[in-house]
Amino acid sequence: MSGNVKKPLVILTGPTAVGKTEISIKLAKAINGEIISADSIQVYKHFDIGSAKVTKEEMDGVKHYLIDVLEPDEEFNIYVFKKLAKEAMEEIYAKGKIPIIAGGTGFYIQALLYDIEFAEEEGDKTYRHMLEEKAKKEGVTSIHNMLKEIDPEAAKEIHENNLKRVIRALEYYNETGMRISEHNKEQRQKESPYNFKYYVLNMDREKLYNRINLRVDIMVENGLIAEVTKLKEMGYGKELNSMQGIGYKEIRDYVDGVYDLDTAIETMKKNTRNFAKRQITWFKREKEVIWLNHEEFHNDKDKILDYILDDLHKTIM
RNA sequence: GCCUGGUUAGCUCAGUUGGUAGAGCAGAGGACUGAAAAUCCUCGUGUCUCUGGUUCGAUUCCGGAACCAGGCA
Repeated sequence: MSGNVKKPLVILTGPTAVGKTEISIKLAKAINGEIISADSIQVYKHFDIGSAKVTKEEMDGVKHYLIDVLEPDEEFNIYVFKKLAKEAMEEIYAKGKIPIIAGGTGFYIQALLYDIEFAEEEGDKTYRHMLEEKAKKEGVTSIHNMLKEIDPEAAKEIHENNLKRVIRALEYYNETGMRISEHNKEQRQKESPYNFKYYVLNMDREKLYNRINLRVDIMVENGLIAEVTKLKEMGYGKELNSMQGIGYKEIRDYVDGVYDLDTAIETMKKNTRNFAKRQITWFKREKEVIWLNHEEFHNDKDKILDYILDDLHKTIM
């Protein structure tokens, strides 16, 4: 591996509804690139309207990876994402093209960008279920105390109410015999093996929220309810990870009669807004990020694209 | 026109036996290394509608006004 030149990688991301899709496709055409989606819901077939999935027409001939590759009840997680995304990258490099990571899941982007390691897991969930039971019966403190015993460092970092993460830390130790806090510390030191550019699109908060609200209304007009109803009829339950997606869980509750349509729509808008905020928080703490605010480009997407192209030519291309 | 109830944080409301006030939601900030569109943490000063009066002191009691509900004419 020594002496290898780092390969180019372009990341184009930002909060939901900023308008990543359009720019990513134009960018791909301009630099002879192909797109890898970093999106935890668009991977699923039949999740189209609610996930704002790119349509074939929008793709305009640009190849997209990691879209429509899983059935709704298949498990998707960071390990699977990274594996599939790396395969896609190999394929793209083999063609002499440039991979563009587009999508809003910062965690996935990070894993790929810094090549964070995840060992293949055995898929045995009995230990996890045992911990979940224990937490339910004896309270979250009981398992947080278990973590204190084996990995005090992690116990200090993870709040006891954050059940998912407490359980994962215990599970990690159970599977590997190592402390997750040490693994994390190690992985955090990593430098990216790529010659990359990490662009984050953004816009005024209020404007973004208005766009989100509007987009939700459009999704409903475009048949989101029918899409969710169809998923229910196909037998997919609300416990599935895929069904936890924003829009799907709220509309599903409406379809099941948990609450009325107005409440479902308002909740969906609120959850989307909260999500966008969390995404922004994530990107803020990522180093080496280039923020592209719509306002600074007079709300002209082509100007943003021109800026990116110019920047890429000056740096990694 | 009369009667009753209301007017407190962006919204819905609680409360102060008179010592200038607090919840939920919304919102803001943050964390995140195998559920991540998930999960979790932190953050509440606002002419207590206005105006007189009583009082050492009124958002709280009394009078008046304005506005909003509902009822009676």
